Amino acid sequence: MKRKITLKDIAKELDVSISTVSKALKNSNEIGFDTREKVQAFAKLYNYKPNNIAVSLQNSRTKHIALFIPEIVHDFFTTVLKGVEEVAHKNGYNVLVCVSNESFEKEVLSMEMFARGGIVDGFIISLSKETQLKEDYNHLIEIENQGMPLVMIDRITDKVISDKVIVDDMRGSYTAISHLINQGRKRIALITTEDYISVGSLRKKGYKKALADHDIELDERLILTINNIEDSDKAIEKFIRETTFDAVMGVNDVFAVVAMKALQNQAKKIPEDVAIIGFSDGKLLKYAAPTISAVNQHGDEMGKAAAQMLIDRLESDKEAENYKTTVITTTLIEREST
Amino acid sequence: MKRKITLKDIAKELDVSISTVSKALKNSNEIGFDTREKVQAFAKLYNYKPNNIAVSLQNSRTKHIALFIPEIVHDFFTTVLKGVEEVAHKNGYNVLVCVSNESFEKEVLSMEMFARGGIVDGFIISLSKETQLKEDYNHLIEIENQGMPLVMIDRITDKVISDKVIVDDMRGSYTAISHLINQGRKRIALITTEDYISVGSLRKKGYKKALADHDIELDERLILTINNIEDSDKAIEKFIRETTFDAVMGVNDVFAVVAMKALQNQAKKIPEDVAIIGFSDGKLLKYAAPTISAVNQHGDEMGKAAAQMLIDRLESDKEAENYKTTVITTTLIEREST
DNA sequence: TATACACACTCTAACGTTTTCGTGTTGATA
DNA sequence: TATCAACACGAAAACGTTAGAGTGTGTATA
Repeated sequence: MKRKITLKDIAKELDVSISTVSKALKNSNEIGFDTREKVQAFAKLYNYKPNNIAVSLQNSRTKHIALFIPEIVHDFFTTVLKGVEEVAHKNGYNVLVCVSNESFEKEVLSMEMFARGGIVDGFIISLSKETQLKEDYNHLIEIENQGMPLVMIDRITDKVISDKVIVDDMRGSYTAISHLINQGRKRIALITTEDYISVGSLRKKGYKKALADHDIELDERLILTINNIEDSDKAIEKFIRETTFDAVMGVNDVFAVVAMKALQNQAKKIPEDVAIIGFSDGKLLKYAAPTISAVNQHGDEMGKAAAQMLIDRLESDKEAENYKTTVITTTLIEREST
Repeated sequence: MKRKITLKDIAKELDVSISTVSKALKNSNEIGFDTREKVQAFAKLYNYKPNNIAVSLQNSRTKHIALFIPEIVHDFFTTVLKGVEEVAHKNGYNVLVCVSNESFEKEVLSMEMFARGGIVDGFIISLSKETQLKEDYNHLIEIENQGMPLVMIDRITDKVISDKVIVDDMRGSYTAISHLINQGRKRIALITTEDYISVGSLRKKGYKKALADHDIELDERLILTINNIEDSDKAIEKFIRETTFDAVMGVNDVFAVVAMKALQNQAKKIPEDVAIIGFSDGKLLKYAAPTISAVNQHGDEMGKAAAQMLIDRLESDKEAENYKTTVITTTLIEREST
């Protein structure tokens, strides 16, 4: 292990004090011009880079932020990560990724460890399902009590006051359903998740409002609630066998594509017999045959916004508590399925 | 900002020295039983957690590892990340993600920063395209010279000696092609990337070998090399219009699915007229209609293996240079398209 | 009764920085 | 010539931890 060169090494070599080296490298005009030049040249030659750990210890800032996501193999969260990473790097921050796997326990333990251990300066989090189900947000409140900035993204809760980044889930869903209605669809089905998932329930609200605003009576039988992701495929197939409708929206990409396949198996034509629309940023709907319309959540934009909010908090010294909620606008991508 | 409780605070409160507290918390029998109990109880009460930064500075280990991937919105790399994260967390390590975006410059700069700044203890990297094209691996060599462990994964190079994790790309491709041949396919097309991408060229080799071993003459016109990802769709469509074959393999999921769509547009039946197979861990092929057979690379297994290798290196003190290459076996997933 | 030694702690240096304060030279001013 | 500021630099504390080398007890051994 080749030891890394330190200020001390440079100081010894150039026969000056450590503080002189430190200041010279920062171009402090406390140090004479000649000495500055000399030190900088030497440092450059030996490729000196300050030890981040020592710097962190000194000013108690790690320049690391943590991103908690429930699941990584999921186009939406992946694009969020991409956005966060981009903005973070641009601002000299590094991103620590923690995949909670929808587990409350992992979320809590990792969070406490990151916070109390001084490993990161702040958090961006999308809540795990379990957390949303339990409605136990003490770990988040604890983070804030410690004075660490926290930005919630997508899967959020009203029970915690903090900066937030969301999409206009309700509006996105409303627009999508309205789009279907405007195309003359009358019986519109919805495949959604259980209500405790914040985004799922908002999307359902948008669905209901769109129907109401267009004077279409709500038929609860047209709403399929998936409560077990494992056998969602079977549930969707069963639903499609037993229910008739001329349009369907899935609250994510998989629901939409599975529904389409089930419909095709029943010799339904898309979009002639049934129109389909999903929520997604990813490839799945784009490359389906036929391509499926989607409400694009712009995960990357959300990630970027969240990272920027977090970094702004970190870099501003004011204790201000004027928490903001940024709403990213979804866009409807019309494809062959509608 | 509520200040975090430190050893010093505990020491002052309990009227003992800092070292006593430190040792008591480590259950050192240098410290009397009563004192140990007392300190531990107090620490627990106030939820003391050691400051990781200070610990890192002390023993120059950060317990962070860096994962460099060329692109994140890509099922394969996402599963790799998942695997890495899982094993890392299990071993008390955190994962810093750096997305090179296929850029040589970002790869080099971030790597140098992570290494010289002492930000991470080791690296897992999948090379960017640009790096593979340039064949400039000085940054990797530099890392190793500094004595930092490095594990290359998937997109690797022979020019750097280090631990590696790969899949049997050639064999996977060979098996897939053989599978097609055994089904009676005679004219098998290949849609691949340029040769400088290590995995692409290996897959092509497997393709060629399978043909040779089954006494099928190689027809170069059946090989489409995509040199610009941006308009790969158009290139594939053109290729399919102008070429006839009864089977096709794409070296990734998008190539396969785009090919299928183009074929379907030409009223070809899958798999009756043309069989299709792709390389992928993701959902794209699984949810296509018809579902597409795939060579599964087991990105998560690769990630797990890489993380384990890296951590083993980090935890073993021996300077040993017996670098290993772990080969993960691909599996052929037969679906409707073949 | 002197010696040894285990015991239970404390002291101190160290990790690599940053930053405040102190200090010895200059050269200019009164 | 005494005074003083500007200049260029060094000393030292601090961030929070760890670990090896002391230190002062009390008890057992010869």
